[in-house]
Amino acid sequence: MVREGTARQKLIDAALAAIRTQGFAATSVDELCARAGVTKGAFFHYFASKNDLAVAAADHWSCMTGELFAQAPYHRHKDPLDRVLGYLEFRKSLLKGAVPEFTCLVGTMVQETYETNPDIRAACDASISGHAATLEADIAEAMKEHDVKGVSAASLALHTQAVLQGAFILAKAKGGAGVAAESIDHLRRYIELLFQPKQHKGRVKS
Amino acid sequence: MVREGTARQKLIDAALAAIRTQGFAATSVDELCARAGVTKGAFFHYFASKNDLAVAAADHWSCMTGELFAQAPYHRHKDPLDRVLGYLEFRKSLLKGAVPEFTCLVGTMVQETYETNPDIRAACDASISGHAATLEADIAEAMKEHDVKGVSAASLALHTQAVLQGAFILAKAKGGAGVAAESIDHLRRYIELLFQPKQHKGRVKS
DNA sequence: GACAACATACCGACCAGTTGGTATGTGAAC
DNA sequence: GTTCACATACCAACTGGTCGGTATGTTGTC
Repeated sequence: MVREGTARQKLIDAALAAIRTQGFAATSVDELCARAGVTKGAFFHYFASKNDLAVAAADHWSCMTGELFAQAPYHRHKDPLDRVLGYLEFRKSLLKGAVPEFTCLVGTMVQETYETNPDIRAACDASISGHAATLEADIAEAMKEHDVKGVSAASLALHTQAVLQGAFILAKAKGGAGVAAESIDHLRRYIELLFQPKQHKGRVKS
Repeated sequence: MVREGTARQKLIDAALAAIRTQGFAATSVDELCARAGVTKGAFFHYFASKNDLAVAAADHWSCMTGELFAQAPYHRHKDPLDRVLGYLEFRKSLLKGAVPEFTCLVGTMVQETYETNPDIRAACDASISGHAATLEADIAEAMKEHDVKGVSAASLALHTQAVLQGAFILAKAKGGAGVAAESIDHLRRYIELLFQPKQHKGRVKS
């Protein structure tokens, strides 16, 4: 029985927690090792550098969230619009616990590294854009069904991620999930208005 | 009164540029001094600590942006809704140049410091919330005029900031302003739909 | 000559990364 | 079926450099 890389996984888990609470630059390799209960030798056995760990953490994040959303209940709806709205409700339901527990790893990391570390930036972009892509099909289908034009599904999918990332920033600034939930409500309202049955616009006001 | 704190202002200017490109933790006091062309003695003459500089930078940011938006042309519109939409167009017009030049200082800083430095977090919150408050009156007035109910002006004002902050994150991840502009377009569309003349709301399944 | 506005020199702590090891497992030659 | 060559999975101690911060000048102004 090999010990098979338990240290690696412990280091990545420690990185997720530390980076989400204090950011990437403020997290030292020593602290990560202490949190994971391994030595520095183990760290550099598995990761070529601190940056390398960040990329691995982003990739792991993509896998984790990918599974979480793939197994989420909102996919069961037959109506694609219900799946999109269900996605938003699911995101809202995730706003539990302390702020570092529901905020986004890659959204945090990309802010600190986008100009100075192309690899980390690319890994974060892949995570965000990849997740948006899983929404795009449902949005496109809903658009077709509801005859929505003048908006691209890809753009709307990315916009949902922008709202979520921005909601996290406000949650961090205000120290609670409340604002974030309200922003998701606004996003939901936007999508509902966008997909509402066609009406003649420009009617007189009441 | 000749020199009158030129070093202080140079340090703050250097901090704005450095923190917006690489974040707060990754910016060292030495680097700031080098950028500003002053010595460390000057730094600690004006700021008690690195954290103190961050708070001063956030406050300066609030003043700077406060003036910028106070003098912006969108206030001239008579219709409050036009002022709100004008604000969004103004924000879009600001998306010029490299990413660090149009992204938000306090949005970047709060991500790294919200859990570990209450003073910086508070200064960033004050900056964001204070700016949102300047929008709130116009939104409230527009809501009254257009008979919009079920949404609070304060919440919608904060949502605009969430969208902008999120748009900046996507811009950083993707390395360009394009996504950010599209997110602002979505926000504009949301507000237009929200304020459009009353029609029967509520989605009907096709 | 007092004071603000800096500059110079330096400190201990901590940083990312390196070195040289040990304990354990694996495949294949003989 | 034992031995040997090599690989994997770690660990402890260390290095050169950087960190935020301080102690002590120097200089121009009133």
